[in-house]
Amino acid sequence: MVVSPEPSADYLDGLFGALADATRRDILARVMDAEASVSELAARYPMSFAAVQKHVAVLEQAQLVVKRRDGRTQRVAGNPDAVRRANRLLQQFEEIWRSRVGGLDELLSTSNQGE
Amino acid sequence: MVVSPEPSADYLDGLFGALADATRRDILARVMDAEASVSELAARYPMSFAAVQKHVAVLEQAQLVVKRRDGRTQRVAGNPDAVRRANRLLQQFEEIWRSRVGGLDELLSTSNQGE
DNA sequence: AGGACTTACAACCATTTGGTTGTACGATAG
DNA sequence: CTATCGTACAACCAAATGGTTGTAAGTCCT
Repeated sequence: MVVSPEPSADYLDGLFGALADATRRDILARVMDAEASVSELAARYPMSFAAVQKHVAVLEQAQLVVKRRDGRTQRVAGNPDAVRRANRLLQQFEEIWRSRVGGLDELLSTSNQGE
Repeated sequence: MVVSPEPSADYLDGLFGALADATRRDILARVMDAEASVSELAARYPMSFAAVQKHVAVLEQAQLVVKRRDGRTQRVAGNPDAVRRANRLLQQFEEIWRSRVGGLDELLSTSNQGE
């Protein structure tokens, strides 16, 4: 019996993959603090506009960030729910550690990789 | 003023990168529950021994896992501290969200990407 | 209408990643 | 001593990633 409906493996791949880049973590922190347009963000990093645009797209795909069109600009805002979801998965690893019951196999339909 | 000495960008890249793969998350969950040898782990996944070995190496590099030689086998054990560190970073993103002070720039020496 | 600004997206390139097979080597069992 | 088991590691390959430049299109201003 699975206690909570776990996010899919693909979703988690995207989530942690998105967090596995310093530029993207920085962008995420910025837009969690306050919305910003893509060009405002791009101005802060030593790379092309298109590169930053791609990073934002990765964050958006991972649902860590939401885009909202506002006239000719695109406002990027952080999505705390996705952060919380990532957090919860890590807490589950700690849970597993603390309980250490053995016979994990049923529980592991969770971070399932065999489907 | 930075509250806690933040892990380096490279370390975090490795940490989240290691978590961005379903097989590795599964391995991590297993060894958090109970130690296992590399070959015991390899037996559970539909891929070569060498592939699993590489996944374990990635987890080890990220310090999510520790290897300990025992005779001819190699015992792999989970490291809850690394999980906790990842957890803390995510909690900081939520902190940023909750406070939303603006003028984040100083705080962002943290997930720094420009060094 | 025309020009500047913001975004989107395609094409391309180098590097990394995730997998394979094959070889080698130390530790254990006969 | 020899065979086998568990591990390590190199070489190789295809696909994904992170970057680039260039082109096009929508929006705002005059």
